[in-house]
Amino acid sequence: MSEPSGGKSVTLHDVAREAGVSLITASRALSNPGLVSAKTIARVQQAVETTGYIPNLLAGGLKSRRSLTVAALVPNIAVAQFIPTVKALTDALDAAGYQLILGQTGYDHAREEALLGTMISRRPDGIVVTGLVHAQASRDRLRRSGIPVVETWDLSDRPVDMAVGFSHLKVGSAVAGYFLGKGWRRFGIATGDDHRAAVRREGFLSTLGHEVPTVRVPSPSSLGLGRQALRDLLALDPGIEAVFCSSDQLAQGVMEEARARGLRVPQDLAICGFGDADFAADMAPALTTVQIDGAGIGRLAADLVLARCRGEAVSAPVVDVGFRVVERGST
Amino acid sequence: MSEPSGGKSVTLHDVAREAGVSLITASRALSNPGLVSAKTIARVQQAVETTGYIPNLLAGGLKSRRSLTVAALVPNIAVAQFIPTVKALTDALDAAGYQLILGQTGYDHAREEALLGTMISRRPDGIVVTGLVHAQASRDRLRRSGIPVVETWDLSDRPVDMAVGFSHLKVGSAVAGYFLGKGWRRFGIATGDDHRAAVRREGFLSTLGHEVPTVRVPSPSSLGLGRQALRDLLALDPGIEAVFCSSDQLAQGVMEEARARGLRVPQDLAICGFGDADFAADMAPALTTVQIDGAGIGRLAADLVLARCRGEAVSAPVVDVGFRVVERGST
DNA sequence: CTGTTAGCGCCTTCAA
DNA sequence: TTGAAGGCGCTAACAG
Repeated sequence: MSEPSGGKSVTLHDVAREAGVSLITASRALSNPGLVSAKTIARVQQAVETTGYIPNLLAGGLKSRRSLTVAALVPNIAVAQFIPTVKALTDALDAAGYQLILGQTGYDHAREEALLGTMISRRPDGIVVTGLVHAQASRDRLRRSGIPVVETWDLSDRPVDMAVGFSHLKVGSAVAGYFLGKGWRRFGIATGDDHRAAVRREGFLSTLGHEVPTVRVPSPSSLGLGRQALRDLLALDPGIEAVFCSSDQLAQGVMEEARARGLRVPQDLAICGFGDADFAADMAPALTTVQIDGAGIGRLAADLVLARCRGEAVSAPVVDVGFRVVERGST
Repeated sequence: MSEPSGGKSVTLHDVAREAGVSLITASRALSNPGLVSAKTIARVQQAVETTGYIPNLLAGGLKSRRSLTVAALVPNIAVAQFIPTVKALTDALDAAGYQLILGQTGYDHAREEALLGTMISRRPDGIVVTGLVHAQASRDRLRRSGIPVVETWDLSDRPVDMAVGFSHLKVGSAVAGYFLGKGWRRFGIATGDDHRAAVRREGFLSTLGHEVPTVRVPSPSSLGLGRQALRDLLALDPGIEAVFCSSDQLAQGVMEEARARGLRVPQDLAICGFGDADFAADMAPALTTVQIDGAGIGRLAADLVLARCRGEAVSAPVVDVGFRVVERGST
């Protein structure tokens, strides 16, 4: 308990000396015990205890070229949407001995490019990005780095490397189709200002065949922004029958504002969100929304990266996890 | 654009050769340009361009003993409470060239201890943990590692190293005092099953002087769990006048359930949350809650770690960021 | 301002 | 089963 705390930190060299074996034998006893006799292993482990040795993964990684880290880039960790993905990714990686290095791009290409450089300089064994990498320079750099890359929450014909996501265009189409099937004809859109939400809107409009009153709010969206969005939408068209929101947080705000104005949901105003957040099913009325398996995306991304790390061939580098319009009381 | 992608990766050695300077001069041109002539810097930068060099921070860190990483341990990234802290921490560190390595302890001491070992083996320049480190073995190990440590979201007389937080006991007391001041006498508590929420409950009870019907729900708490909690609380005591919730998510659920039962808030049931989530002020009625500056905690933690990294003496290693009971419509 | 010399702590390759 | 040598890519420390 009173180890030499002030001096230099304990290295494998100290452990080897304490155990009376060579450096490399100590190394093998810890990281490749199959090659070492049981007695020696015991001695080395004893030496680890008495010296308080903690291995230095940086040093090991320099030679072995495995850092046991994976970089994850999200636009903004405060966007609730991506939390289940980050959590599942972290959990799956941790179970395999890998840790996650987190970076935020702020929905900005220049920032993303700079951050990718920083991340590559840490030599992660994999890079998981939210959304597709659009800047060509970044795509080239990633490819040249040789690091396995998974683009998530979107799909592409030509991913940088691998992809796990779904079609935002189809999501928009599906919601429009669902609304039309219910007999509604006057719509509004409340949307965050990010690229993928814009694509969902495009899908919605293309199925509809015409423009729709739209209110844009900054990311991350919130209940308060949803309330404001409905106020603005009703100012644009007081006769709106149904609103498509780019997040469940916005949808919750729209519902709150509708309630405050004495509008009945769904009779006077129908609402559809996106994401199936943890609160969506328990609202009153429960929120109709587009369910995305965010945790599944994280797990799959981890699986792909880990498979590459083990040198396995990945048979399906692009995975469509799909989505589902979940009908509940708000429509 | 058609660099040697298959072969070995480009090292500083290649850059130096390309630029016609020695290895160390190339190194300095990039990381310490003040010591190198402008002409040489330009030549080296040109060589970086043509070779597509990306530095290897692991190798540099081995010698310089700075990994430019900080480890952050949270119980669970899905607990909304901590997101602003993680975000602010990430942003502040990024601005200083540091990246964050994320780990989840799952509110479990054994898991925390194992994770701390893993993190220390990555030689981060700082470790930020959520809550206090309780296991003595972990505390000892952290101290011996010599790595700057900041415990957050709580306070202690004897932190491992540094701390940024507030007193959960005082929070509970303050809410009880506030409730009593409003003239209410019959209370309920809806709480997550984590240690700090339990301490807030203790503070509440000690100011009150007697027990109170309590419903515990698993973490992370949610709107759905809040609805269930109110059902259970009213089963324990149908005459409850005010409920103290351990999170705003729970409080939102309690409010939703109250509304569903035709209880008026606050006339029939008053509600106080904890955390001042982004939706709290925009609910109808707006939610009375305990405001914590989560982003401020993250920024301060980053400041403390970075100060230590620069070798500066930290004059106030324990910072109480306090809290504020924000009165809104729900009480 | 630039270069030479030694490693950082560990792991891979070869030999015993 | 164990050991000795060498090097991963880079940077402190000292010279020039």
